[in-house]
Amino acid sequence: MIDIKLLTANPQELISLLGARNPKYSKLASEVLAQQEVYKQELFQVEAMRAERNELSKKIGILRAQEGEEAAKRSMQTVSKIKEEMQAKEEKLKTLKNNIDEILASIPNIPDVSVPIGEDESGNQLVKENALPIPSFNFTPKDHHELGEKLGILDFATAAKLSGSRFVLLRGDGARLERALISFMLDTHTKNGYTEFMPPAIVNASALFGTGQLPKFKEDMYHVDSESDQYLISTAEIPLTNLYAGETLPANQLPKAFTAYTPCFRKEAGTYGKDTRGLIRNHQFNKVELVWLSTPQESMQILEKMTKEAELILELLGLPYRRVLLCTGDMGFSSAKTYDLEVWFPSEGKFREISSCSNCTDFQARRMGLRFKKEGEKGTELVHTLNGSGVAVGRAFAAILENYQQEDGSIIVPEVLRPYFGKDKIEANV
RNA sequence: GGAGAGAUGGCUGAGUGGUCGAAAGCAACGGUUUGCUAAACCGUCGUACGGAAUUAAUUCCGUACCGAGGGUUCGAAUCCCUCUCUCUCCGCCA
Repeated sequence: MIDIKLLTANPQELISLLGARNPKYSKLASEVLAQQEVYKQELFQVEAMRAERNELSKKIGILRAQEGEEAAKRSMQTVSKIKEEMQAKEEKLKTLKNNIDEILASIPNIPDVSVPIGEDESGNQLVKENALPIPSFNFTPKDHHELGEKLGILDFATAAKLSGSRFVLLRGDGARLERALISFMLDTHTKNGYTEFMPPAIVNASALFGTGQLPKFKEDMYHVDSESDQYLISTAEIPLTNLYAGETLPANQLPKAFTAYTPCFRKEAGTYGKDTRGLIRNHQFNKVELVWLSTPQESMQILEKMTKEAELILELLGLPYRRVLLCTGDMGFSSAKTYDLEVWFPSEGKFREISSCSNCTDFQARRMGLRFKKEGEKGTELVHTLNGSGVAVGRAFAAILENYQQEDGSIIVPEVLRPYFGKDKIEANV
């Protein structure tokens, strides 16, 4: 949620920044401003009425003792009248407030000043060229889908039989490679100071509201139980960021760094026909996530640090990658600034997203009531939250198959994975 | 799944309709005392929102908040309803 005070203070600036994401948001912001003005006036009146009621009510007890039942009754009647008037106004006030909250909840975060203006991904900025050698093949490289099926480690047909489209069954070395990747990533991050978690994969609606998946992106979530209003997580960002929701942390505990491996579940509504083959876009996939809670002062530096730590995974795996700064039109809902890491896919001859690292500033913290307090100072401040994939496991799996493929269809296992995987090569195992 | 108990400020814990935003204790903070530490004593000690004053730190006023949401009442931490969570016992289960 954006800060309505900030919006009131610099309406033009914020409205145009939001418009840079999508023009519809500047309209929403103007609407909120107009309604907020009415709301403030109404609230002022109602509060004055409440003050009068409280004052008179308080005196009734005393009045009865001093001047008797009659005087008390007269006073009660006066207050009853105030109460009636007040109830009508309160009704109106509640409707207004709900309306404002609803619109406010659907407005995305304000882009940071360093974010390029642009409508879609064509406006993104390449900020770091690939430094690792792109593998050259003296044969036509196959895609990971074909490689994996031939090796018997990826089985999409059986997954479809069990579940449906956009699922995968990992078998033998495939399952083991996935597990090796997860362990390698977690070990690397915990060595860098992240605290490891194994969070629930089912969360409630209020956690989803906190990180911004609800109410706007409901159609992409698996709703597992409507009675208890619980959903399968679409990313570990949800449980990790909500860990301290509703709490006030001592400033000296910040920053906090969390990592977790979880399966992630997405309906992928609206992506029909996109990446239907392979590991790129599935309903269930594994991801190792990084989450930071920090003070506002250091969150931008932490975004740089966290992105480097995600890059480290790709470097250690020897996968060619580059870093892209997303433009206003391509950024996610909660983010103020996002870097995407893209990894090289030889079969397509292009780089594809494997990690997304975002600074959500106080946007999520405001939604979930996550604050911090400096020792000896009055009042509290909103925490800044950051999240990044460190990295998507399925996509890393796919990139390894493609980049490390041999002419005979076997795969050389990257050196850092060998302690986890136990072998240096994946070969067809008939 | 069944039965019962509970949820109050940073923590412990009192409070069953009228100056209760909430006793008391602990912790914390400021001070007095002290050779130092400790102890003792005095004081301060919630958050959010709105308004007023101040250059500002801040102060004052109002409103809301005693798990959440509704209701009763002139007035609710206190009474009623619904929900959530925690604990104990039984059942079931990896």
